[in-house]
Amino acid sequence: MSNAKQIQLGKGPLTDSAAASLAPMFAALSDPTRLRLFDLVRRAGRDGICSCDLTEPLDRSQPTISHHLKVLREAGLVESRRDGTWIWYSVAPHALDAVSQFIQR
Amino acid sequence: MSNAKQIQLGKGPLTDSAAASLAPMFAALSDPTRLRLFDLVRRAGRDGICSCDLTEPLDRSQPTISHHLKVLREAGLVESRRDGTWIWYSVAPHALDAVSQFIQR
DNA sequence: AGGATACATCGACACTTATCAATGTGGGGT
DNA sequence: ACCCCACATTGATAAGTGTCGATGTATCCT
Repeated sequence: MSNAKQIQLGKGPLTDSAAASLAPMFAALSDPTRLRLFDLVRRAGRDGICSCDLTEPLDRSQPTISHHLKVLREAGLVESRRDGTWIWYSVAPHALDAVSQFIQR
Repeated sequence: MSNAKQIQLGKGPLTDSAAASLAPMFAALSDPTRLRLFDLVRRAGRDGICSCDLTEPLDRSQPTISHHLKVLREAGLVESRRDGTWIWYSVAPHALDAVSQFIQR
C-alpha cells in the first residue's frame, strides 16, 4: 500500500490541507544530512542501497541514519525492502510529484 | 544585491556544501503557514503583495507573519520593496531554480 | 509636533528535532 | 543453542522553531 496522499493542487490559492500535506515532504528534505541521504538513495536506482552503506559516507552514527531513513519513509519519499539480514532503501515511485507540481507554478 | 548563492549541482553525489545551501530553502517551505504565505506572494506576481494583506487570510498574528516573511527572505525566496508606509513582497527571481534542479534529478 | 498606520523586534512559552550511547530485535550461519 | 551482524528503538540532551503579546521603529498626514 502506498503512503502517498493524493494532493489536489488546483488553480486557486493553496488550501490549508494541501499545505499540510505538502509541508512534511519539504520538511523531510530540510536537513542537510537527510538531503544527502536521499540523494544517495536516489542514485542507487531501482535496486536501492543498503543502510549499512550509508552511515560511513554521511559520517553519522547508525541510529542517526536509521532515524533519518524513518523520516524519509514516513514522508513517503523512500521505500524499504527486506532481504535477509539487511534492508534495501529505494526512492518511492512518484515520490516527488507533489513537490515538483508545487514548484512548477 | 542578490541573496542567492550559486549552488553547483554536478553529476556526482550531493556535496556537503551543496546540501548545506539547499536545505534552508526546503526548510523555508517546510511549514504549512509559510507554504501558503509563499503561495500568496507568488500569486501576486511582479507587483507583489502588501504584508498587511497577508495576516488575515492566514489567520496568524502580525508578528508571526513578519517572522515567516523574514525566514522566506533569508532563504532567498522572496524580496521586499518599501513603498512609503508599507512594504511589498514578491518572489525573488530564480528563487526556486536550485530546488527545482535538485528535484528534477 | 503629534497621532495614526505598517511593519519589525523582543521575550517568553511549548513543542519539535538532530544527535549519540545504550539497548532491543530479528535473521543467518555454525 | 549460540554468536554475529544489520537495523530499530529508547532515553537523554542541546539546539531550533512557531506562536503571541508587548514594545520599538519608520513613514505619512494634519
